[in-house]
Amino acid sequence: MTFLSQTFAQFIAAPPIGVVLCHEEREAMLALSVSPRHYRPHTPISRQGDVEPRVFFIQSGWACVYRDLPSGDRQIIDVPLKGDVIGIRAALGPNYNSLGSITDLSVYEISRSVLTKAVLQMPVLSRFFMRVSARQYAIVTEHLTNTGRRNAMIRTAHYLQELGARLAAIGEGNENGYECPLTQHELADVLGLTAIHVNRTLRELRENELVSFRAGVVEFLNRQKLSRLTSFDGDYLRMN
Amino acid sequence: MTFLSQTFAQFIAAPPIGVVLCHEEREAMLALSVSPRHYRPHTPISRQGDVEPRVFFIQSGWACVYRDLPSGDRQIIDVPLKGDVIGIRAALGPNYNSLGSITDLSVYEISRSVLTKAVLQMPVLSRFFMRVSARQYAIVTEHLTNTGRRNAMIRTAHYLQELGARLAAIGEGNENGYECPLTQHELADVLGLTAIHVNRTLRELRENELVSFRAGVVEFLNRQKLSRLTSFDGDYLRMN
DNA sequence: CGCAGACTTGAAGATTATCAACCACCGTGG
DNA sequence: CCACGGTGGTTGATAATCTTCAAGTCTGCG
Repeated sequence: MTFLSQTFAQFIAAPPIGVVLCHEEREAMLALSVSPRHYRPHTPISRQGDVEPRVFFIQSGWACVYRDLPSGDRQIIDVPLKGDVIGIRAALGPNYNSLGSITDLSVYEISRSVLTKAVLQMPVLSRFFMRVSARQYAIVTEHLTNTGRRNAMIRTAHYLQELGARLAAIGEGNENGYECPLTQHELADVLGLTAIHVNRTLRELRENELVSFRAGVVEFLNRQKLSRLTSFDGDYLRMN
Repeated sequence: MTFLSQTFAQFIAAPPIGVVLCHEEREAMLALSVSPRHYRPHTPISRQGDVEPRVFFIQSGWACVYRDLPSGDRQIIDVPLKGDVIGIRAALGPNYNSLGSITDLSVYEISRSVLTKAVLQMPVLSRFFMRVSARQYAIVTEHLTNTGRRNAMIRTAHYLQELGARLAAIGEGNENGYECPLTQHELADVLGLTAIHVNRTLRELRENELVSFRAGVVEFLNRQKLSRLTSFDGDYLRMN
């Protein structure tokens, strides 16, 4: 467990994107008893309706929080990345979303009971979780306005920019783009579109020299033009 | 202030929908210094980007949290009702959403500084806010899957059911329906549709003997048929 | 080689938006 | 009291957006 905590310490040192930890908060986090786990790509981790929910800190890899509909469709709510925390809310009540891995996924897992006790004993922790929670709310809010009020092209471009900004914040990708393991079908489930329409939309974005997403890599072809189109503003991703 | 606290005490006694307060939490809440305010219908209360955010507890009336787009469109994120809490997250960082009243609106207002101090001193409070936060996340999540993966008819019906369930939980409306002050245009901004299309969709719902929304009142014409259509499940609105 | 999964393209159809009227109601001011 | 304007609601015709169906390509891998 010492070794594990050691790794967790390293994780904490590189704070979850945008959510900066103060000294006290870091200390409190380190007192938590966590267990590391690994999941293969495309494995379900928990399903909506599950009891005994847990909280996950992503150490590496891409995950995916989604909701299944009786029609067979699904809506992806968020794609958490390294440093993101999953299931804070589920730890307080029933779990309404499903969780799965997209790539190979390494996480630190904390049980609900450990967490709730810890929060009550260490008030600073609550501040941390509230901040994480705030960021997540801002993200879904943006996805909602994305699907509600932007057409396929702007919507897709906006989301690719969001991913870029989130990855940049954790030191992945570069000025020109990033690697993205999402399939077009998964992207469609994020954006509330058809995989086929996503395909066409991506082609259009490419032909218009805005963004290109091919063979698992997203390339920004003209960031200025792109930002003019989407009016993307990554502020909602940062919390301080 | 004694008198005001008194009123707030009554408010706390009738706990925010679905979020049940335990004795400790109630006590902690009462220790907060709150100020009551009133807003006329359709007045902006705070705009996205505002500093010095506050937290609001709705005492009566309908409010509306939304996001404005450069295109002139807007997306309504949520329509908080009596007992709902607004701005918990904004109190922790920048404010990304705008807030306005829809009807006459009475609220209790708490400043950011008072709140953050209170949470650190009274850990139970954080549990309360986390629970409120969890419910709100569940609600946006549902709105996201609503706009992302359900067509106009199911989407509209589903939302009218959500409003019904939320109102029922605070003792408003009855078996057959409820009063709804939203205009078709506002409803459109909630659902990510055009006002015109909302109009047509409402007519269709009426003609199919499912729900009727006319002259400010929503009437459920056939709840069974409606639930078969939407597969609405109000569990996401409850937290315990 | 052959198969499976992801991606691509075309043609046709459904859903939703846009444009342009028009109606009904309500509060205001002459 | 009535004319007036404004807002919210309603309807039709037309256009854009997105989905569905159907078929095909490409690639990695047993």
